[in-house]
Amino acid sequence: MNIKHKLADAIKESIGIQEVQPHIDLVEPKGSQFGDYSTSIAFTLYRGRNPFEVATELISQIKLDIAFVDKIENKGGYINFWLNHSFVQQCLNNILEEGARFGSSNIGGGKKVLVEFVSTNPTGPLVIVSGRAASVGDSLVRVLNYTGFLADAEYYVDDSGKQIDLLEESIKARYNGLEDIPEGGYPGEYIKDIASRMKLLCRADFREFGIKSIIGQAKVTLERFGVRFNNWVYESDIRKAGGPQKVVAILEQKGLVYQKDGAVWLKMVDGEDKVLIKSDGDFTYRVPDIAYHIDKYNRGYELLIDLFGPDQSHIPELKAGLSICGVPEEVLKIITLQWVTFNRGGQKIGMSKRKGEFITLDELLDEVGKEAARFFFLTRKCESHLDFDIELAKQTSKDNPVYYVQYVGARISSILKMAGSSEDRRQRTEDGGQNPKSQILPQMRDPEKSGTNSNEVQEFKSSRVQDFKWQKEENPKTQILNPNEENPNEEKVVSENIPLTNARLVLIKAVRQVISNGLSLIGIGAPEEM
RNA sequence: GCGCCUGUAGCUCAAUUGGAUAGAGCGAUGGACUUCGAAUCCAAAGGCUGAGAGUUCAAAUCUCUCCAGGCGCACCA
Repeated sequence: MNIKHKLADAIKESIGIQEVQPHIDLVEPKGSQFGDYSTSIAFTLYRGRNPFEVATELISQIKLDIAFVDKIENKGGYINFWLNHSFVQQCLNNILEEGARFGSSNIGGGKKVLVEFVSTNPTGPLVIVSGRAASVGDSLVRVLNYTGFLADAEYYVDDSGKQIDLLEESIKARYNGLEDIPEGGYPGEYIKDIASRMKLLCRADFREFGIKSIIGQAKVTLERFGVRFNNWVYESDIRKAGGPQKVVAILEQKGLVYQKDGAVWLKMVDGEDKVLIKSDGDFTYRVPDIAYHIDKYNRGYELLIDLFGPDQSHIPELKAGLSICGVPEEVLKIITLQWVTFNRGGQKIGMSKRKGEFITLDELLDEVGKEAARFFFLTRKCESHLDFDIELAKQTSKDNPVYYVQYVGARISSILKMAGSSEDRRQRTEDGGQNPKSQILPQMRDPEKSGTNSNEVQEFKSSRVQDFKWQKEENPKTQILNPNEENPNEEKVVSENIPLTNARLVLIKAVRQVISNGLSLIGIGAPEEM
């Protein structure tokens, strides 16, 4: 439980309001003149009354442990809280004690979650646009597991349908040495590679071998990217198990299906009816997809998260199909990722799969490395378009945020190493064997002097996993980046003032721990030196 | 035309999900290198949050209408 929750609970208890309504809306205010935490509860609690009076009344009822909160103030109805210094110090020590576990929680309560992402057609190498889904999905799984969910990552292989037929024919054409590939087929060099390997191995199972090669390569690429999938599920298996037929049968039973133009259609409430079975007798992708989601649910997952691209417009029929087939609506959570565009120092990079001028994820990894790639893909919230500057990602300067974050950690390590030797000296001479754990001095609370806000560090991981806004975790990182904010000539971490020095050492250690924990959640290392 | 997403400093983006004076970085301007790592720091500048209405104690945030941009609109997946 973090500070905010503790405080909110204490307030609730002392003013005698129950759970849920109204909830205590605690905010970390913008200016330090408004304290460490602030709430606007007085504005909402008794409508129609003067908020200032309400706040005064509330404050008189609030009984908080002095060891916890120093001061409570009423400013025009806002109630501001100042935390006790030694309490904050304790929080910093907690960070160090909890180490890599700091920030983890059990808000998931062991709920089984399945996150499905990337899931491309196995018709070619993974391209860089898949990198966003891979980064977001993998990080989401890490965050979920860190916060008490039991989350698995799953890759759905669309190994059926027209695209795969085209893949098969393309390989066959190359195998036979043809220069012309079928209309709409795949012209890439990798097809030739697969064909020549097949010749070498005397294979003729174009379809199976093609899929196997491409998926095998995807696994290698994802491994390089630090992305792991627990399950690989094949559409062909879902079909073999008869799931799609069952789905159509259920829909038929409910009278939601009709025939038109030789095809089988699903009635939609908005009138935008969708084809389920094509006139050639094959399912459209929708039916196996519904069957697949039912399969996930039947495997015991209580929450299904899908990462979709903005072009995946079959959400309405998927949701409708699932609820008709008995999967509760709230089980499925779809996160739509917007497009990524790539540029080099502002110069746009065109990308066309058809012209063969796409960049593969492997090429991106070769060029900028795993860590910068992962970081950059996470810098925007899912619903925003992301502009990925490949030149910037390669830079080893402050302009490159991933470099900067790692640099802060490395620099802290360097300072600690430097301080280590002199600390021994001091302990012998001045500490007399006392506990070297520091005191947080009042001046440490002043962000201008300490370079960062202690409670900001503590709250860093206050997770918003529940509403899937976990990208927010990114933001504090760029706020804590600067442990050397003070003028280097006046406010060094290590100085002749022993207690202050020790306090600052604890602070920067905590900062390093928090950075390291945050980075590991997005699959990035925190090097000791660079 | 319909659907989804986005419009915030010159540029790239934040803003604790409806809270107090809308903040960072880059760029541009002026300064600082006998450095606990200059791979850096400091200072001042920069805004009618695309436009307009509405909801309320309070709106960049919610609603509606426009305007501009991105993407999609298959019996492809």
